[in-house]
Amino acid sequence: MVDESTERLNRAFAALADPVRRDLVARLATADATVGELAEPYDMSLQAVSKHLKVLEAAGLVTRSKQAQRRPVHLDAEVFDLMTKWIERYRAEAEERYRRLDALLESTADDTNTAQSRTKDAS
Amino acid sequence: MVDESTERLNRAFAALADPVRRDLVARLATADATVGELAEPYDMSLQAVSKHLKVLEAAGLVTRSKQAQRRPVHLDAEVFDLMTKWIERYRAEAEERYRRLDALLESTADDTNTAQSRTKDAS
DNA sequence: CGCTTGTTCAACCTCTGGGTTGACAACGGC
DNA sequence: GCCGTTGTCAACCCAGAGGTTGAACAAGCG
Repeated sequence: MVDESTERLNRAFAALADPVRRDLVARLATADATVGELAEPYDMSLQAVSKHLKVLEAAGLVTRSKQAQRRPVHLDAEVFDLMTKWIERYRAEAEERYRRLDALLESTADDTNTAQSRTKDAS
Repeated sequence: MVDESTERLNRAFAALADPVRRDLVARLATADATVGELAEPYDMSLQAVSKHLKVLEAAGLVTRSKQAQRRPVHLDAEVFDLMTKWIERYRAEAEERYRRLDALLESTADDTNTAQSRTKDAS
């Protein structure tokens, strides 16, 4: 058992690692579209695009309803929350560290070299 | 020329698609560490971890300074901004669409079927 | 009923990703 | 000056991703 949300994050990040799929998401943010419509701008077979959509679907980023023989694709933004939460958590932690480091440096070097907190060279 | 920030996003998302690398990032958020320290908890060769770090470094998520024979690894959270910006942009777009669709449905079905905005079947 | 349209399924190919092992490079300690 | 520690480089292996083509399937339309 590898933790459910870990798996979801794996799929979500992997899905968005491909520029074609990010582009698909970008276009779907504006409007739902059929596979054919989505495939049109790319120099790529329809089947390839269909595969990309399957990846996005498996990642939970997209849902494909079935109306007549068309299968309009719809962006489902919910997974985005999971990703931003993950990122924000560790970004916050890292920044908190910086903050503390700054404080430490200032208190250590308080009377010698007051300014210059966390510049590129902390040597 | 494929757009510089596209490349960076490719690498960033791909880097975080691997659970081991996300774990490395998570641990580095708390404190810098050497390769050996980082590798210890995993059932995996040191070289494999070194490779993972190289990927993270290429993605700009991590920097490896070289002090003596140790190479302490440091998390560089800057790229996170690029990712969250990308995600937030399209999440916002998608949600804006929902909002407008809701409004449309309400105004269309105002006297026939007032409630029920954006349920699964919009047929 | 049979054709056309829209999409998926299946088989296949190639290249990359993640892992291994073995050799070697850079230091610090004694 | 040599040795142990720390980490990288190089070659290799295997599984899976991303692409192709060709066939099949489902639903409207004549």
